[in-house]
Amino acid sequence: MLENIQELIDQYIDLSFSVHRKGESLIRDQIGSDLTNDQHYILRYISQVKSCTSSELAEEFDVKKSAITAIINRMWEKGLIQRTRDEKDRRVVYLTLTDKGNQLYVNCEERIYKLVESFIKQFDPKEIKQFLETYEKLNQILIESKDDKMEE
Amino acid sequence: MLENIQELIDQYIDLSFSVHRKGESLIRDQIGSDLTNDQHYILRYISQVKSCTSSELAEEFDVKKSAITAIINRMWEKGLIQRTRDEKDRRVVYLTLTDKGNQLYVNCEERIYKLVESFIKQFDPKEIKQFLETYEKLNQILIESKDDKMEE
DNA sequence: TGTTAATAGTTAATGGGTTGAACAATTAAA
DNA sequence: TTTAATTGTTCAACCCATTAACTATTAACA
Repeated sequence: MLENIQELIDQYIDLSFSVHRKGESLIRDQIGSDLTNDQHYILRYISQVKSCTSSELAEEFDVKKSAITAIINRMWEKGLIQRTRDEKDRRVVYLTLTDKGNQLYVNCEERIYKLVESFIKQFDPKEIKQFLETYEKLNQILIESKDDKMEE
Repeated sequence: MLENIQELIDQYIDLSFSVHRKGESLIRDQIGSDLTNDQHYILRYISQVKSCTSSELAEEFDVKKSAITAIINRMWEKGLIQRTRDEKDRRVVYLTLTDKGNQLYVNCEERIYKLVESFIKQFDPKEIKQFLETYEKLNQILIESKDDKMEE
């Protein structure tokens, strides 16, 4: 029984790495060459919330603000993102998608959606639903574990 | 019903990114500061197969050989990896762990094992087993999808 | 056998992501 | 009003990835 658990743990470590690598490279191919994965996730986030700040992105993606600045700069140079200073609190800068950014996002998302759909459809809906439930639970455990560490 | 599937797809895309980020940063903290995730995965791979080549690593990790050279160089500078030329075919270089490399690996693996164990133990063994089965199936789908793309 | 092709690995240039520390501008708190 | 804290940026230093050109070596084959 103990050996069984050890096997599961090893299997999980191997799988999580493999799935991540394979999935990421497939999505990279789908997106096309002009957008990195990180840039796409930021595009996705801003599209969902419409408007946000650098600090919010740093919090959401769990990186330092200077990392966000670098990514946003590159996307701004490509004309995908707009920066607007808050008139009341002139420290904050709101980030929104330009028309070009939004258009690119919709285009990418469509292709990714079809790709992921082709994967998901190979499963019994019940199985994938159970899978996602466990996945979500795991995500919560990771978040809590990270919060615990922060408090030390 | 169609909406249901769309929800699952969105949920999967969000979750896979979130779990990956959280998990990776937690493991990074566990490993300690002197080893990146990529370096750890290479340490892990070499430890398992005892001896391998750059080409094998490039194949396994799905990157170009020059990327491997760069990583191995850094690990070699830290005294973790040994390079040995094949006497018969003098083009190939065998990579093995030094004592220091092996010691570091065992140390890291122990801490990561405990961390992942603490996660896994929060699940019903049946649930985690079912989860890993689906995960493995997904991994196979990704691998096949990648192979199909290669043939084009 | 001797030329050509394939293979293993490296180097260099370029681009992208990350951190940490220092900094300016602005706002909040005392 | 002086002092904190906050928002975001810049810079130097790493790490990882790709492409292209290159060396060295081995395999193929005519």
